[in-house]
Amino acid sequence: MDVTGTEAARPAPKSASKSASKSEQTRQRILDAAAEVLSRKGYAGTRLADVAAVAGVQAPAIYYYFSSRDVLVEEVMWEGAHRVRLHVEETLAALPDDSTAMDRLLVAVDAHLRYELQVSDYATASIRNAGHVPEQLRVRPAAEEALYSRLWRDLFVAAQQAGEVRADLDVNTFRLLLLGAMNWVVEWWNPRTRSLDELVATAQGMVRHGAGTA
Amino acid sequence: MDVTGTEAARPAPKSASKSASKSEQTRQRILDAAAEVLSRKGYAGTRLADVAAVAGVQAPAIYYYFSSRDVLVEEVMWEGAHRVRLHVEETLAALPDDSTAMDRLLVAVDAHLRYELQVSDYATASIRNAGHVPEQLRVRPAAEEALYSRLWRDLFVAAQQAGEVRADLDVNTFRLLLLGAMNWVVEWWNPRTRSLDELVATAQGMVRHGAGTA
DNA sequence: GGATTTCTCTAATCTTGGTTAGAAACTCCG
DNA sequence: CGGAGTTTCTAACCAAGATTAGAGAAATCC
Repeated sequence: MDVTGTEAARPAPKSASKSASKSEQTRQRILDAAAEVLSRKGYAGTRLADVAAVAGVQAPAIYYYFSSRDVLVEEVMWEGAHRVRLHVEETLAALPDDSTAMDRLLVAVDAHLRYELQVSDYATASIRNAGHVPEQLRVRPAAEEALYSRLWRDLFVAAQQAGEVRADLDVNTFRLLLLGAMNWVVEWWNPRTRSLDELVATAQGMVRHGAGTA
Repeated sequence: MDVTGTEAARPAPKSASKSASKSEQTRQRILDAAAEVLSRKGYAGTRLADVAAVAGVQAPAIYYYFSSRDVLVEEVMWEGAHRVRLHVEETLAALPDDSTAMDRLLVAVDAHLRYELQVSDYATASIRNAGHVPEQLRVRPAAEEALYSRLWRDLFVAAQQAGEVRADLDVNTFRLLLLGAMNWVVEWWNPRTRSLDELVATAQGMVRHGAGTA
């Protein structure tokens, strides 16, 4: 039973290093379950028994893969921040080279919203609980979030330098407001009330008109 | 300032109905303490012992005024939503009659932000924990929030009808995004990094340019 | 000033839920 | 088949923290 870094106890994939050993699958299943419960019930409301139930296992089995509840939570939080960043980065990387800075900004808005609302419980869990888990659990995830912040900062700076964002705009504040608007969406969005396409379009409009040069 | 309805156990202010009986003051002190701790530590991290300490009392004393932890929390949440709404309403009411619809919108942004960031732990507690307290505690506060939503909806509708907001804008979505942006501010704003005035100005710009007609 | 009521304290109780122990079950070769 | 290693289960264990009991201050009223 070896530990690497601040990481959870993880069973050594001794003999098996196949595609995804059964053990690794179970670990993943538990992590997924934790993300789901965490995204729905929040840190306070997340019990190991619930996570176990979703994962189709008994609570103590979790300890075979994670050394404590907090370690499990921390990993979900980190994954959430990490995955969103990766997704947005990859989406941007796939854009044609001649895309304008504003194009890139709008695509980032699209990617962020769709990913957090449709794809990933990890993202939702990470967003909703960032400010609610105990301090010590925020360290690693915070590093990821810092990277993500930088990504957005760069997008805005580039757009402003290209003259596609008003020169007098305080892009740092605007960026934080925008991220807040997008993060808070998880608290209210209901697919039955409002389509994701509409939501994305409105959010993009908020950037295009709110920050862009007329 | 007493409330009726599904309220907590409250000592009957039998003989004393002075300005603010000592008893009433203590109750208030506990409520204030709860708002402060709740706004800082969140629902999960709020212990009655902490609240008691801030209020300068022992934990069991809380039970003389509130029948349970959850009842205490619920009252803070309700107060938070209620006070913000009242403050914004009063601020708007004080505007001259010839104010434009956009003026009113921008003033509302100003009032909301300043109140939540400077004035009231109740507001902060209410915002940060809205999605994290158990379902049953959300009922009463939710009613207040619905009223607040309506206030904003009316502001936007008026502005759009007056032609001061783009006719093609989905004001409902925009409103929710804006409220999200403003609510999320409690998660990141630091007065030492960024002045409140700058923040307010940027948020107002987000509305003026993002929603307003050019 | 004493009696009654109001308020707050210390000490004890109870529940919830994370965590640990240690016994089964299961897997994977040989 | 049989045994070593891996995985998961049941049955405790334990700590934290909400809540209750009941005694003792403090205020209030006649």
